[in-house]
Amino acid sequence: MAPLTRAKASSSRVAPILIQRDSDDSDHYHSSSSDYDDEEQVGAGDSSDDEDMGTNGLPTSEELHHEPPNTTSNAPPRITISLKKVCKVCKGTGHEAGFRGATYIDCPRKPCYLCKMPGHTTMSCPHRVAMEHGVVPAPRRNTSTTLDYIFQRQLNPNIPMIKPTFVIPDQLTCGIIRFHSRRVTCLEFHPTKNSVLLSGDKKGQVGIWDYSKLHEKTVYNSIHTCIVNNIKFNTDNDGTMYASSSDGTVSCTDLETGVPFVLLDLNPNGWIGPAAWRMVYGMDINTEKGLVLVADNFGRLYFLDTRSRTRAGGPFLIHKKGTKVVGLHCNPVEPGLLLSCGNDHFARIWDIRRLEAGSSLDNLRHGRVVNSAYFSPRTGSKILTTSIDNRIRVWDSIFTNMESPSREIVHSQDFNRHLTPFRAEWDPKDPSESLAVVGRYISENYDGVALHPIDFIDTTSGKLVAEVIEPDITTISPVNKLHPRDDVLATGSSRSLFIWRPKEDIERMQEQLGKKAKEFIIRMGDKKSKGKGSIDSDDDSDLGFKGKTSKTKKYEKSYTSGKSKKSKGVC
DNA sequence: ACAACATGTAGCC
DNA sequence: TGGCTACCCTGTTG
Repeated sequence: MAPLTRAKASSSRVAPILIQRDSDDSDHYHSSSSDYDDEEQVGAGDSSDDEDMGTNGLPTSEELHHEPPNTTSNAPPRITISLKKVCKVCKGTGHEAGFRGATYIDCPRKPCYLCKMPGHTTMSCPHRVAMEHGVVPAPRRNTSTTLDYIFQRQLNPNIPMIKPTFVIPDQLTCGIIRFHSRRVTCLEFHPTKNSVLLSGDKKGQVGIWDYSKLHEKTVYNSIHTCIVNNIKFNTDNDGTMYASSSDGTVSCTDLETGVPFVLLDLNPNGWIGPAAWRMVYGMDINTEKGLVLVADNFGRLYFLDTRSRTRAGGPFLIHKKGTKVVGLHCNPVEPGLLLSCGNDHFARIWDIRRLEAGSSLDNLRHGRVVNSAYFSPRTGSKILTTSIDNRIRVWDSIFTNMESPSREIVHSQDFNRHLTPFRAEWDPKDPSESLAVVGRYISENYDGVALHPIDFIDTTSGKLVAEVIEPDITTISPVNKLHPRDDVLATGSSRSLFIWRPKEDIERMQEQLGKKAKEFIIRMGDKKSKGKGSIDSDDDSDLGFKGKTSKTKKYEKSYTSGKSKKSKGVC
């Protein structure tokens, strides 16, 4: 690693400030001593004990000390300024956490930022060096009996025993930069119109975009007033979408008019303080029974009737009282089975025909908050969950003992107040129900650019199948959805939307359509064209991307010349 | 290149 | 239980 020097200490200060080399630096945290050798320490050799600087220590990067007046001479009181390296994570000195170039250096005093275990950092984490090692063996792993196998085959005759080759949409084909005015919070493909994507944002806006006709896009901003948590369709009527929001309402909106009908309002009396404000998070539709199932931030589940548009049941307490129910999912084969997950660190399975508090069929314990929990898309017999303890968990069969997951896959997906929570999503087209997509929080240094890939994970092995990146997308992509029929991936990253396809598809399209199939990007309301998270391209330009930064160019060379290469780490 | 800031909530006491 | 408050890889603007 080429050591990068820190920003230079100010050299314009006036006397009587002493500039001294700080010999304290040769402490135990000298893992990369050469990084700091040239650094000038400004200070008076204050003997404050660095080692005692715990997390409660208060030194800032510039410590001002007013020394007691010097009684033995007429010299003015000396002000000493200490510019020691202070770690922004633990406030200790002698080391610093943060980016050095495009590589992030962890605080060595904290547990690993990836796997959360002490004793090493992300850089040396075994789950990072080789992603196939990211699987934590669960106690019951590989303990299936022959009977289990037969049972499984009878119940799941559609699961082929030979795993198909995974199709990875890893090439960016189009996108809308800053389509939303706040970060994207959810995505949903239209159930019948193949190229129509719906998106919700933190502000409450709902976007409708036909990405086959790049400019065909609409934004409705009067459906909700804050975070759109979920968008769903009722397959009986694909002209109508349902949305749940942190404004406490569930809406049913005609896509043509954008006029919403409020199915549920949990705050009928308006704002009466933050403690009483109710929000709707989890939502799914039980087509068989004509129900919209929603859940709030107080642990309760509600049934709404899609025909009469009235409340048809609830509230039922399904998670710890007062905690947020983040997600709901109806089993695709047995719609009476409901999977919920929430902030009480549990995912729970319910029979909605026999619902009462505490009547869950199974309770799946997690290390921390569960962001999402989904039944597998075809047979509904597997479960995939995402938790902010940086683990994706897989239960291989809901018909066996659910006490512990079949696998825990270490994957970076921490909570961050500025980000939409990560959710690992099944590939609905994978007949083996193995492939999942999920954005990655921590970045990787790709030839000098810090990028956050979108990961494709084989949930049967924990192996990282692919990491999808685009040199110009430097923002984190927590929201990802795979198309139910096409080989298309939709991504929500910050305020932008992106569409990816497999390389082979793009080549085929280019052969058939020529120029028309070239990459194109729309930019919304952006005066400047350069900068983080933006893509340098003219609107709808035939030339697609152009005018890239030198960094990008450098990167692109190695990217297009073969498989994605990284300067650090192997995944 | 850098600083300021917006900002929700998880987990603790 | 309610009330605080820390908050490590943000993203945007100036």
